Amino acid sequence: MHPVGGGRRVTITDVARHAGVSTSAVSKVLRNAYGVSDAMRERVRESMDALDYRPHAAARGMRGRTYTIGVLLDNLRNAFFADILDGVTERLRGTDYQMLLGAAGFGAEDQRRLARAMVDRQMDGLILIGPGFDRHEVVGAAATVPTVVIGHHDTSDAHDSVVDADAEGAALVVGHLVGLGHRRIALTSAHGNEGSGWTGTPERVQRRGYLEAMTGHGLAPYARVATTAYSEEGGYRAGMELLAATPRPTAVFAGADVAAMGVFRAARELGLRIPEDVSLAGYNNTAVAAMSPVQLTSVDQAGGLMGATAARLLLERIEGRGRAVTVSVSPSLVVRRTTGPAPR
Amino acid sequence: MHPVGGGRRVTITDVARHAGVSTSAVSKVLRNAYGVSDAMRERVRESMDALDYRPHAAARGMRGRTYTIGVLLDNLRNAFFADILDGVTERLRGTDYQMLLGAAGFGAEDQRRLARAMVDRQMDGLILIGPGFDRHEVVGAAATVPTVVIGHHDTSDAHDSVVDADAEGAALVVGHLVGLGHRRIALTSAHGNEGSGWTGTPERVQRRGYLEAMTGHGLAPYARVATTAYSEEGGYRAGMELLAATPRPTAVFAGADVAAMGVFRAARELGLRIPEDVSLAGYNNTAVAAMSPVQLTSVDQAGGLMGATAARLLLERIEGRGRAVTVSVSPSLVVRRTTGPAPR
DNA sequence: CCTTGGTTGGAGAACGTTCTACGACGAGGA
DNA sequence: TCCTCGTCGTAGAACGTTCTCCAACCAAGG
Repeated sequence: MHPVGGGRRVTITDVARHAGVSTSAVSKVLRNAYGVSDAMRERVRESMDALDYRPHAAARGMRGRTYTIGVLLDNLRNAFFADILDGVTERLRGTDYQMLLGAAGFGAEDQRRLARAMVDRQMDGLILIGPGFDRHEVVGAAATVPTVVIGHHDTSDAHDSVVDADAEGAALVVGHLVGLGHRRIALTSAHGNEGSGWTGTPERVQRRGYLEAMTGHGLAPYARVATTAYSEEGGYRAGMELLAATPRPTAVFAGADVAAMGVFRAARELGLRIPEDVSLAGYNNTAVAAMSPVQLTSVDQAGGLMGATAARLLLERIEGRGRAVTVSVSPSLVVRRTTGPAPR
Repeated sequence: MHPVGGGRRVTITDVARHAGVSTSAVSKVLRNAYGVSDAMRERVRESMDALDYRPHAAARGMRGRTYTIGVLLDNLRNAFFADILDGVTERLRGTDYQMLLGAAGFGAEDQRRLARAMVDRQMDGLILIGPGFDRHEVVGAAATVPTVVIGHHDTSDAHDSVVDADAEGAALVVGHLVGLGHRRIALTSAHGNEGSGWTGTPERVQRRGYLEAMTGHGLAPYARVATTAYSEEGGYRAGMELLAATPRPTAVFAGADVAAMGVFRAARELGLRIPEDVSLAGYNNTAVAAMSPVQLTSVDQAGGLMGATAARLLLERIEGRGRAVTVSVSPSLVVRRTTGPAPR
């Protein structure tokens, strides 16, 4: 057994010496490039195993690829992201690529710094989940390194896009609630990073979808939107605002599951039972929504599929596809126990 | 304005040419090393700004540091990790270091590969959260790059450790339940990765703490442990096993909040009310526990503090501290609505 | 025997940094 | 005037890869 670590790294030169060939030859085997005989390949492979050689990714990055995919997201508490990441991981399994995550928080400046850090680290591709920093920066980065943007409906020929049909998702919820006899259906939404150049953020598209659906059902006068943040606290504030109003809405559609949790709290504080007094629906169908004490009606966005698609598009791009592509994923409604017939 | 991206990277050579000095000089300014006059520093700084220069991290990695900290964890759904990561991020803010995350899943082999990938990418330091792969591998990696292990109570002079006083945490829960009149208190636990060389995994220490506490209260005969996995499904199976037994325990202590969610489901299925028929406590005090429809009594481990501590230790190590250090963090009990007096 | 062309292997120049040497300069002491 | 000693700046060799040439060899065709 060789020592388990500590010593000097085994380099391509060591392998070459051990196998009695040139470093170029080893490099060729490594990249399985043209111009290597079977015998030679075999010999080199054996030396690699014997020495437990692993290529130095940083050094690789100086010339070729780093075999690293960077994923940028704002925060980890949104369980929906975990679904996306599972999809990415799954698609990347078996390839030589490694996924590394950066959690930047919500600040545009921090996100920008992280994206740059990823570019500086010579990553081969970037997946940006609902980026909140300036659109020009994103397009700029995308000009340097293959990039897929998840979430925003703004497309560009600089990067690929994977989006959820959020307007459709909103319509699904409104339709479900209308079917249960609700008319006063309110929405909690969030303001994205204003002035960052994105006009098709998911929350904006969702809001539009909600308003259109309400109008479509002839309920435009009953539409109400409270705009806070997608967080427990944000949901609470929105819930208080909406549920304290007169006449009170009989149903609240929370733009994100985590916000729905805040609405839950608001309802409890106001002495309202769910779903007897107020129906509540979320969005994202995160793991929380399914939990036994929660049982939240929500919209599933097939996060895994989105992630896998993003990874696929990225690999295609890295392999050389030129044209930008946009893939849209259809959401579906998952009915649980927080929505029920409208109170008379 | 310079073009936003796309073109050739600006390198240290460009800056040197622009400022009319040597690349060595620029490098010195960059690292603020000794031997630079104020005038020169100023001039170089200006050129850097003018050209929007950013050092190429991959190239840096070939000689010096990459200013990258790698964090390895098994999966993102455990919200406890988010707390830890917030702590790490907070401590790293303002430094030149960037944190990158790797989510490896639970497989020992995948985790090992990820850890190696991080070492290959020449990261300056590693934070391993409850690593499930072989202890020798971890020690080996730690010999190459500064490493902090979070969670496992097995210490080593190769790496620093940050642990939660899990035995104490278990005692807190048992004490609380005993105070409410419970005697038949069961535990749901998890088997770590067997045969990986870790003898002090959190779940094992917690289990020991539970058994000792039960014994201390003279309740050793009532101790019951169901060992599954820390997941919703695992909790459900453990819950079914424990709650279907006769005599039925009056309280279940779930080793992790996520498992408690499964116990919730099991209880509901068996027609048992919480906390009237069965009290339920979790561990980790994740965001879910606090949510309005959940209100789970849990043990808070000060994840943020653990993360910040880990980051601090790591930076110290990178700066040259030789001796390994272990820091233990004390848990505290957060009582909510899922625990109540034992049924008569 | 000379060409041609395909196959196999290697030399060596990048890539963008860091960092060790070393040289030039000016001031101060003998 | 000559030495010594800081201070400031530069040359240039790493670091571990990739990849473009180029050379050697062999077989087949003329």
